[in-house]
Amino acid sequence: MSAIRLLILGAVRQHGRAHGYQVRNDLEFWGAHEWSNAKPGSIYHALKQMAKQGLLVAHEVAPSTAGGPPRVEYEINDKGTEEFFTLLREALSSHEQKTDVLSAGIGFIVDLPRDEAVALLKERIAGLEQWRSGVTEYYTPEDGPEQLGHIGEIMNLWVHSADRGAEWTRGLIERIEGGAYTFAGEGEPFVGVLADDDPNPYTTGPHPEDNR
Amino acid sequence: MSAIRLLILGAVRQHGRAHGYQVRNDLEFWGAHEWSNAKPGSIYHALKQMAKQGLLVAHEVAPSTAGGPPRVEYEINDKGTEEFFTLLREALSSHEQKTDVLSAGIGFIVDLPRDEAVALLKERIAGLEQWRSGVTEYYTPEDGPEQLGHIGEIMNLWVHSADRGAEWTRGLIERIEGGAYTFAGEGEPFVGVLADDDPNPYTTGPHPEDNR
DNA sequence: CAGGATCTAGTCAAGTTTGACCAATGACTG
DNA sequence: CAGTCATTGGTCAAACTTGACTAGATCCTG
Repeated sequence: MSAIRLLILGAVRQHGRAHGYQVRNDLEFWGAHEWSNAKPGSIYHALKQMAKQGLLVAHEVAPSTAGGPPRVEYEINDKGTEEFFTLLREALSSHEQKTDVLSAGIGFIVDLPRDEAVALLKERIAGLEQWRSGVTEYYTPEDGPEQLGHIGEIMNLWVHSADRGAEWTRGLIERIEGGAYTFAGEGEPFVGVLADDDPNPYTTGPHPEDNR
Repeated sequence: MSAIRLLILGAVRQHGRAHGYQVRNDLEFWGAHEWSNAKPGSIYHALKQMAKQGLLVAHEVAPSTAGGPPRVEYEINDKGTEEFFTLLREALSSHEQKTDVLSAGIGFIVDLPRDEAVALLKERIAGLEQWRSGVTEYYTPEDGPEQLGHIGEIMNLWVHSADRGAEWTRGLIERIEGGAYTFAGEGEPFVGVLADDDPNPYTTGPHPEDNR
């Protein structure tokens, strides 16, 4: 699973209908270009692909300013919405995800009911713990850990990452259970996109060095 | 930078000369199929590509067992070796890497002199710290952190990951400075590949559930 | 008000990754 | 000893990603 589809479906969903450049701007607004592979090519490709697969409906739109390139607006439909929630739930609950997927999931976590969000995160922790015990057991040589040499450091790194990931997830659960943020069905949702006619505040701003 | 080239160059380098299937087995032996995208297609593609680019020399080999498919052996040359060390140094020193790249770097860290390994890891920590201060400063809204809503959790996650990554790296540095493992120029190197005629001990063994 | 920079909106070729598939050989099993 | 299954060694199409490029409109600046 890649993060880009979740991000794009989420972006289109918040607008109801959007063209590629709007999606691009939203992702940049969320900082997604720093922690995911959200580049123009990927975004436009994913939009086309998902339209082809019936998750989005493409509308050709007459260029607003005469002479500009032909634009395509994408509208999310029921199938797309369903896919969005499937991806979202998987992003949050599965430990077999890279950080970019989890990040995207966090970005849309408030689109779920609070209870479900917590349940999914707990599932994630359970998965991490199970993976940890499986992996440590399987890769611990019988004749002492030194048989692995420095290769053992790789496993050490992954186990460490899993432990810290679980730790962080527990913290998040606590904050959510403590009442933080506004979830689905709890009133005015958090506004996470730029208004359709806003100028993009992040173009060519002073950036921290780009990282991932 | 993707981990696969580093992994493959490293594998070929330890054999001097190897064909695709041997590389595949080494990577599996190292557990790389669990934490990187080392799948047959990627491996064979990367081998061909690097041969095309002059990092490896391809030798067509008569099938050992008559009738088998034609095999290609790849031999690493000076350019490939240089590339290997370039990638290795970057994998270890740059914080802008996914965990699979770092893992691959750790896997070959003993191919460097001990001093250099430590220096590269320290560079990594410095980068992480600088990134952290840049990012927290840039994404901290003036009107209080609550302006970000749950989106702030994404940054929180990344900062947390960076902190834990630095912590782990410090631990590794300590172990290395404490004399662990055998580095380049320190005598008999750690044997990290399967002997050319060994049976593959990892085919169809009981695996922990596959993860990444 | 000319000229450059930026914004809007997107395309494209080349490279990479995925997952399924293929065929010969050897090993096991009833 | 036929059938099945695993191993060896790899190919391929389709999907995805990357990075560079395009082109008109608009803003800014001297």
